[in-house]
Amino acid sequence: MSLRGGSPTIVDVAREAGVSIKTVSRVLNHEPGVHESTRAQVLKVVEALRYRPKQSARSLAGGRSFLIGLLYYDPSAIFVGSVQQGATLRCRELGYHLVVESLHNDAPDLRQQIDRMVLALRPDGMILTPPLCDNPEVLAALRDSGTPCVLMSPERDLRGVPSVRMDDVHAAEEITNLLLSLGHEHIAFIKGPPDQSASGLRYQGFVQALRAHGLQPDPELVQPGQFTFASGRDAAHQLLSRRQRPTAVFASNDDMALGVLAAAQRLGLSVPGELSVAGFDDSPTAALVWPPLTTVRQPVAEMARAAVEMLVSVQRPDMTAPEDEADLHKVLPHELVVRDSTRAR
Amino acid sequence: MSLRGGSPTIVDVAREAGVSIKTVSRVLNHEPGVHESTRAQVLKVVEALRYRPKQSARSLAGGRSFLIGLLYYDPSAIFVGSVQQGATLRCRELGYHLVVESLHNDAPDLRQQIDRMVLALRPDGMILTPPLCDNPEVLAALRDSGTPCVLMSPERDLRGVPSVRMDDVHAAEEITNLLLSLGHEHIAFIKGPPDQSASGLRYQGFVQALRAHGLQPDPELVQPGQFTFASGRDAAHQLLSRRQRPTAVFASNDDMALGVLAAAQRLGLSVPGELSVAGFDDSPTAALVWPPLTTVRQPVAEMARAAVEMLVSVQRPDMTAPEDEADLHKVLPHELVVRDSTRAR
DNA sequence: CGGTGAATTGACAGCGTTGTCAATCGGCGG
DNA sequence: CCGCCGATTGACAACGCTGTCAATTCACCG
Repeated sequence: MSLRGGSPTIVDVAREAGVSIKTVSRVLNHEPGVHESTRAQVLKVVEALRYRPKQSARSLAGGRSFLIGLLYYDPSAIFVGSVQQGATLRCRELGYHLVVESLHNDAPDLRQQIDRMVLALRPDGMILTPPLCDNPEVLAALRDSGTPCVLMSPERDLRGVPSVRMDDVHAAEEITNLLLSLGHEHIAFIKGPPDQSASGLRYQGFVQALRAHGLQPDPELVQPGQFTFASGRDAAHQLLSRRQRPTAVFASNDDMALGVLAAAQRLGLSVPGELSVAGFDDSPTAALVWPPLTTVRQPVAEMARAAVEMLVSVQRPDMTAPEDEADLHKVLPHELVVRDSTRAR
Repeated sequence: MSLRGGSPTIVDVAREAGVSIKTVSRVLNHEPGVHESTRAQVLKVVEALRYRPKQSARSLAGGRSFLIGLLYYDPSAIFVGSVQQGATLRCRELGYHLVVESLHNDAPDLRQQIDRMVLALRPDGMILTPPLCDNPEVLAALRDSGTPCVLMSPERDLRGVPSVRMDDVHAAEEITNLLLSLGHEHIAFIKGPPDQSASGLRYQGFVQALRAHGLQPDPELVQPGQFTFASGRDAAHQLLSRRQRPTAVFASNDDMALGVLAAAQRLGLSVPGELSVAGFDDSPTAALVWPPLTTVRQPVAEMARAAVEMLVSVQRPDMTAPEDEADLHKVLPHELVVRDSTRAR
């Protein structure tokens, strides 16, 4: 019964089903205007032959590659891992595939690397993670090639370029409110590096929450940081050796919060007994340390799903087309993760 | 000067260079039998036009897709991240691209998910990470489709199926020797789950090292574990509350070692002052905790590079073909990472 | 029963490369 | 100067599927 040597082609299916190849194509692409009985018959044969259209042929003939690219810089970042996870799952549902590429943000041949990928694969869309999504060179290369992009948590939104992000300000407010509601009044804050937009946004949320409670941030209790373990540890040393020690520290990311934990331990301060600590990101480690860290979970996987969605919808006319500037930039809800590193004073 | 609307095709290059498309194809594929001057001329035009052959057309006509698949289960695992990193880099050098797919090891439609990917994309090769590389269903699906595979650190090697791994036994020996050389004689060992081959191998290395020093493993000091933080912490509690406490603990992976650290802290034991702790894997967290963990770094990225290499060499007749059973299974050198969690007693 | 428009379906021309095989080019021996 | 051989090069048919547009069929209406 098996026809020819290789795997079945659309011709085999058509012959077996007694229709033209075009009709088979219609069925497989969910095109309208195929009689129900015909559709069923074709699907039956498709199933029997275990037929799957070949991406390369579809791509060559149809112009769409059914590939989505994911560009990232730091492979170890949990962020990228989660993005990838969410993206592959949604891609699978939509019949797409994810092609990943690791790039150095400052590689001299960045442009060429991107060109090679874009011109060879012709992905139907590209997902950019920080810091690549803020790299002008990357954006230019992609714009020139006409590849649709979605930026994941970019520094700032670009007009006409879709993006997906969480609400850093609001989340920081919530963490601060939590601390406030636990009775803490001397709350220290460790900032991130000034060149990352999240730093400013999180600090802004912190200040807003304080103000809403009639408090002002104490300049003495606001320390600079670099989003790294070491910078958090050092900032905490400063903070905790003051005469008037804060009763809570809000480190604006988990790595720094981990540093705070280490510093507290070093100084013999018990957490959360004598000091409450909160982080931001819900990194995998946050749940493993002692005490487990109170933090904010970014909806990364969901953000990635949304990104794929936006990219694919540009392709398919049946899905709602690229909207106006407003809904080009999505903000997804985060989640407060309250664990044991915070306690009422 | 720009010809037509879309991006240039091989026809444009041929016309511009004054040769046939076949000759352009020859140059781009490094085929022999092209005059040096012709080659140079073609390359010049290729460069000028920024021309890159389209994967879908090449694939359709040539049968090779220039895609390598990477199947994984747990996206958060550092292992997968490193594999991916190493693989994309090598792929780039070889003109290939990496397509990733996340699969549930026990999904009911596993077979279908794999079929969809394989039949649609026709990847030239597939890289399997644990635990998928030991899943009979996955292996069968891939074998049936005739897709070449490489297993990354599989439980056990399969005849005829290429694999890449590190030497767990030897690495565990080295860690143990380090502890021994620091003067520790009461060394506890926390095993991994019995159903993972690494567990047995690492324990074996531990025992061998002990024996080589004329010592026997003390059954009291060998605890079961699950490669998780919690299991390591619990095992450590057992171990450290004995009347005769071990002076060193070798946890057979980092997550468990982190648990040991937490337990020691809880019990007020200073590390490495009163207790040395060693892990295995060199997870990102290992360097961040206090004290930084002595551990073993798996050469994961290198293993991935090797995997891509093997896959591609099957395709290209010019590269050495698939060797005999012996060199089908590669073992790459690991690296001992001595940090501050271990000290002479 | 012919006519009409909508619903279905099919024939066929690409899409951009590679593989096959024949053609052309130079140079050398006779 | 002719024939032959290896080195180069080119013509052209796939590859498997989608887009275009024409053909056929069907349900109804007058």
